[in-house]
Amino acid sequence: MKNNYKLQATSYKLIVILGPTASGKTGMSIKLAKKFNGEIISADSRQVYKGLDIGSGKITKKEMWGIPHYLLDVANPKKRFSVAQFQKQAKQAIKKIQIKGKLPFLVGGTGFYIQSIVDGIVLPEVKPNWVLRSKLEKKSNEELFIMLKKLDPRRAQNIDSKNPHRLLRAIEIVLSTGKPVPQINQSPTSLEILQIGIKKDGKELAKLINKRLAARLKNNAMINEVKNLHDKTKISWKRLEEFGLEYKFVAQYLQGKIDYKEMQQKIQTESEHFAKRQMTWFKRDKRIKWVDNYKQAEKLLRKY
RNA sequence: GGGCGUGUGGCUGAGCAGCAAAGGCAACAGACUGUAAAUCUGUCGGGGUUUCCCCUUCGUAGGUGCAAGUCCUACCGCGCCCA
Repeated sequence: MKNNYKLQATSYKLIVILGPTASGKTGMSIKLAKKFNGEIISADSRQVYKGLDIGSGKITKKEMWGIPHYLLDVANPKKRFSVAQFQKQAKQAIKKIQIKGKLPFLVGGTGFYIQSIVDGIVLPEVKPNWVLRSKLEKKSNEELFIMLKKLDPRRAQNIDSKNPHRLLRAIEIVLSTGKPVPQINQSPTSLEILQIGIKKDGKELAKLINKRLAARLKNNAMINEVKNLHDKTKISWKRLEEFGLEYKFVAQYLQGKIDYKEMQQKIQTESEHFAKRQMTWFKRDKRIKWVDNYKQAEKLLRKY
């Protein structure tokens, strides 16, 4: 029995390819997947939405080279997609790929999504309660914090008391379940995971972001995408702005809130900020093996 | 040439007698329990024995005051108006 379990544990593998925005994850993952008989699961919180293509840097059919991709276009952009949904669907996708006898590659830059799989965190089964949220949104951080302290002292201890999002969510969970927020409970997966990070320094990344932005802006491609999302798909400006970065600033530009140049600058600097935040997240995870190029990644995978 | 206005930290911009000088941006670091491209935090003139002390700063040079980005004078730069 024990032996059997062990056998199982070592036989299921998962490769994670991660890195900051514009670091070249897509290109590398395709090459690796082809080489090692893999299929790809996207771990990107924007690419899950239908219609968010150019601005989210979604891979095209042609670029896929026949490698199946999962978790792309699985959500309606009018609705919110969450980590929990991601976790569920990604797990299913991993299983599917394993059954086919192929190697699953989890590829993306959304740290929280990746963590939900890699650490198998258990998320409390509480859906957002928008009525409650709109009520609580009127309260100050201090009031929310005091409220949470009464409801769940343990969670109040380690929560960021100045972050309304987190406070709200914690209160929502307690009120809905009638129980404290569960501990972060990392149920170890039976997966044997290799995490590969693409290393790029800030300057290089800024250049790559700049180049990519120019390409997306060419022939008004990205502007038209956002325009269509608003005019044809009927997505509100507010919702488009919520998507952040390219969607946020192109939407603002189309509304006449900012001019073209300002739009470009904002996308550039905000993307650089975003890349930094991603790195702050990834740096915490000491299991990640950082590589400079494809060759190094291939070598790592060979050994593995 | 005359009149009015303006010059503040990397940028922007408040302050108009008690200031190492609000806010914003940028920069740097960090957090992360179902919105995560989101949300949030800290540092940000220099140095130290760092809940406190010292030094150097608000165009330049003088002056008044216990005390001056803050008031006065002159000069320099910039802006607008009149000639």
